[in-house]
Amino acid sequence: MALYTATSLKSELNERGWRLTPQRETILQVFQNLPKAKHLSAEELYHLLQGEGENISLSTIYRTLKLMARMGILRELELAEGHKHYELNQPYPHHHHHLICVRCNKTIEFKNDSILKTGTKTAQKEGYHLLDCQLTIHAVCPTCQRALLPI
Amino acid sequence: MALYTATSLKSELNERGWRLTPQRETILQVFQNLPKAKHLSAEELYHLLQGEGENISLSTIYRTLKLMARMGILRELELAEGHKHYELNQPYPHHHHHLICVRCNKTIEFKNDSILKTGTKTAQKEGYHLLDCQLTIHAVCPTCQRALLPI
DNA sequence: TCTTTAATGAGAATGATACACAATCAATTC
DNA sequence: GAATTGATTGTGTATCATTCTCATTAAAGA
Repeated sequence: MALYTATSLKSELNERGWRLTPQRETILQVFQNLPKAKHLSAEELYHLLQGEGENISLSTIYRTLKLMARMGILRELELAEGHKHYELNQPYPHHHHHLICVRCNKTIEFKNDSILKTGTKTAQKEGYHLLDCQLTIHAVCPTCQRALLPI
Repeated sequence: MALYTATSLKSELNERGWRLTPQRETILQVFQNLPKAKHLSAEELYHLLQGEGENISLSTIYRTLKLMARMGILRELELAEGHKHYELNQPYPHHHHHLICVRCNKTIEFKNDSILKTGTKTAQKEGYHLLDCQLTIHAVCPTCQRALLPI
């Protein structure tokens, strides 16, 4: 959960015998320039890049997102749309969680410092190296509660 | 997050103009008789039922799992195997969370009462009706930390 | 018992993601 | 700074979980 620059990404990759490519650097930049509380799916990232004239293939996008999630650079969010979303994995005080309406998929972000502490402590106790920790609340929003019928 | 019997399931379904079918009752029973800390994927449930001579179609299984998750009877877990898992959504003191190794997918369950409190409070504050609340920790287990190379 | 319509089963369709492999190019070595 | 090595990319294809379609069946209420 650190802030990455192209340089620090490069050294972390090289440490493992891997490489910093223009594609990886570009994708990191996109996430760093994304408005707070904004997350992207693979497909959304692909089209966003296309719009900027950056032709990075879908395969590379999927590979890079997975790689960066496993490095702890990105968080992989399982919201409710049937595909994963990704966002920068930021430390306190930007770390946050998600409240999702299971009917309309509306998502609210919220912060709670004690959760990250709990996650850190739990991982530590088991000897795990923490990458990400997210509280996901599934619920029914006020609007959907009123619209009685459809589950 | 209540405990369900066939009868309470039936009345909750009927309230909405829906029906309790033998298939739904059977599936609820399977989860109720499952050992603690055990969860099932759709496919696993399908084969488990086959083994017991219960021929419930995969379609029905998928539909029922989704339905029960949206009713708050089951929790939908996004572990690391590329498909969802389901388990009974149990209240305190059985409520628990998951610590997952992103490399080998090993999963540990852990309890923490304050998280459910946080989730309840957060949902309430926003006027949401809580169904489930799970803290998911992504990390690297001790074994995979030692096996340096593969991410 | 009859009527209504939700639910099921079987198979086909969808769609997110992974894979295969030849071509490319980042990092390292000399 | 040219050569070498093997990680990475792009294209197309494959996979696999999940959803959909639709004819048939059967709960629930009258």
